[in-house]
Amino acid sequence: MSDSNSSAHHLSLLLYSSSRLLIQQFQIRLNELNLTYPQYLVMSVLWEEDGLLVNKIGQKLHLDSGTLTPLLKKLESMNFVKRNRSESDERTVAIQLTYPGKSLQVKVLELLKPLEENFSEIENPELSTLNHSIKSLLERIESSKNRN
Amino acid sequence: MSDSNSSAHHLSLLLYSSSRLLIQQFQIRLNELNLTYPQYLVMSVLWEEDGLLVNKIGQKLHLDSGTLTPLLKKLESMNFVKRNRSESDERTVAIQLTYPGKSLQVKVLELLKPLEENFSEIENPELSTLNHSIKSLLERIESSKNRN
DNA sequence: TCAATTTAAATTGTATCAAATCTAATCATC
DNA sequence: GATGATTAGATTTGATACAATTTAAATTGA
Repeated sequence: MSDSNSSAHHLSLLLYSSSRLLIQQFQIRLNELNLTYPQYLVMSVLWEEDGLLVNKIGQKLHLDSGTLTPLLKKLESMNFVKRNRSESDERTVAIQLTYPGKSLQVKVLELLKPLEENFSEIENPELSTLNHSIKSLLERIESSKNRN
Repeated sequence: MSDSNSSAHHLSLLLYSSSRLLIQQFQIRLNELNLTYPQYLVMSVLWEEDGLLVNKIGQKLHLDSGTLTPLLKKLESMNFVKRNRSESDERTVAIQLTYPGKSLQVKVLELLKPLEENFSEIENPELSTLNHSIKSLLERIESSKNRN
């Protein structure tokens, strides 16, 4: 399978494997707060900018309402967010952090510190090259999506 | 979230997003054969080496029996593989390709050709750097797993 | 205006994933 | 050779992913 015609196959397998393994490392630590990795991602997005529409969260994480609606309901049941249908446009739902939701950020950062420290061992140039390459790959995939 | 202390967060999000997007590109094409991406991966592993134990497939794809058992039963119901409990060690199950399972390879390769051709546009050095970086990242994660 | 289209979420159904537990078989070692 | 530990798969459970459909609201254009 290392033909000249399997670069995409090879890369997809590497991305598939490495993302799941890295997410597992996050998950192990997040378990202490009963948070899943996707829930943590949504909270991270909201810590950056509170009050986002479901739509907007989906764009940032490349997830649709089929995934987000139940996840956000779960976060609401855990009292980390509130879901409010906007008055100006009744189709949309804005997600607001609650006080416990805001407070969670410090705990999560503390919890994930060891993981981040492990990563700081990797030489910074290498890491930023990797980030850059994956980001440009991601853009490439997205733009090719629109062509098909 | 672009602090000095969020490299792992940032990288995990990139891997999470890009892997799902790339897999979607595969999935779109695989739909024609009613194959899912994980099913395709398992078939790929078997096309490389037939008769592997469930265990061995799991090692290659970083998946456990909780994922593989139902997936392999599905592939068996589609008549692409046969699951045989080994006589020498009754705990293990060897997975054999059927004739339709072997024949499927050519169809899949043909189906995925356009995707592979898209990828060949990316400069080869860049792609091989990316592959190499992710692979070393993957090894890093795996070795750190054993330390924790 | 108002019917047709578009949009945002929610819902439904199928297929993963992974942790935890269970069962049966094998191994180790005395 | 009995027995405690280990191993391979299977099963169970909870939480995603995502395509497809539905519903309600907003927008558009003749």
